[in-house]
Amino acid sequence: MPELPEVEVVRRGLDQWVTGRTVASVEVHHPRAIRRHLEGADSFVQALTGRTFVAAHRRGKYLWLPVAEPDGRSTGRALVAHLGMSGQLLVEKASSPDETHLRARFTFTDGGRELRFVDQRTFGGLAVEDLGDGDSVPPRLAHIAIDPLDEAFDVDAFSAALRRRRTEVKRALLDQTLIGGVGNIYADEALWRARLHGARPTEKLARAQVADLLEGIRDVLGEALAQGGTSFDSLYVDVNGQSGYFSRFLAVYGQQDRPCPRCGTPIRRESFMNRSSYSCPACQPRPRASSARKRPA
DNA sequence: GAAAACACCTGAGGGC
DNA sequence: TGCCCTCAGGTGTTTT
Repeated sequence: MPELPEVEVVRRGLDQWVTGRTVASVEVHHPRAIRRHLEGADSFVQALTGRTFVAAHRRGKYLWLPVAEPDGRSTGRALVAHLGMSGQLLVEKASSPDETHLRARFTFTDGGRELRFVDQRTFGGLAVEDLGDGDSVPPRLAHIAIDPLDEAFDVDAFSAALRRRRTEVKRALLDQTLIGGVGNIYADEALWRARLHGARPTEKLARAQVADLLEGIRDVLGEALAQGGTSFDSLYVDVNGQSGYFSRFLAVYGQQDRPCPRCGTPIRRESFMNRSSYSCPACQPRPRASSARKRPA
């Protein structure tokens, strides 16, 4: 499942393989893949055909590729992409057989490798959107918080915002308006590193605990990025179809009943927001009922 | 306004 | 072999 490190790996691949190339043709194979492009498939195709991708940017788990006119003038628009749970942006030879879940294809005027959007579960999608003032972040992505690997990330503001919340700490980590790019896998890993249970109430976290948590987030994201991201199956790959290696280093996620790398206690799995949370019962004790957040009936 | 719940979606895997 | 159910989970919308 693509989270920040995986999306950043894809962004780097796009920057290497796609930036500077001019689109010759666009094919949309599944309408749901461009459901966020409200003007429809014809508009999507027209907005990109003959235009040149000039960069590859990322905020949180979103990617966007600004496009320019043939004479180099900015169109003020960008191809915005989100990989969802199973999306892949692949750079492949035209002779490569189509993937089963191929949703869109871009060919280029240089006749080189084409760009394909493949998505099994169709949670991801593509759209052409206006850029913000000064060709900055597309307005639809403006609510996504800067991620903790960004130099502009404001530690004090994050700490204050986290402690202002009235929710559980894991819910807060998954809130992309608070901190960008963290998903279920890295939230569990960061909480384990900070020795915090995900149900701990945010407003009762000590300043030092927030600092430990942020350090855990930064460390785990940075290490995952260095390993090329996490891969549990074939659903996450870079633009060349290669899987990451970070899954070999996961301490708790998907490790139910295996020993905690720190203390040896079997890792537990708990249901959380219709998905799974993994933690160490010894290193990350559940908060006492008196200090846990009261949940609505 | 904030927080929580829910819908969306497909394929793998397990049980029968 | 085939059917049914559960599970995976990020995001936008709806509900509380």
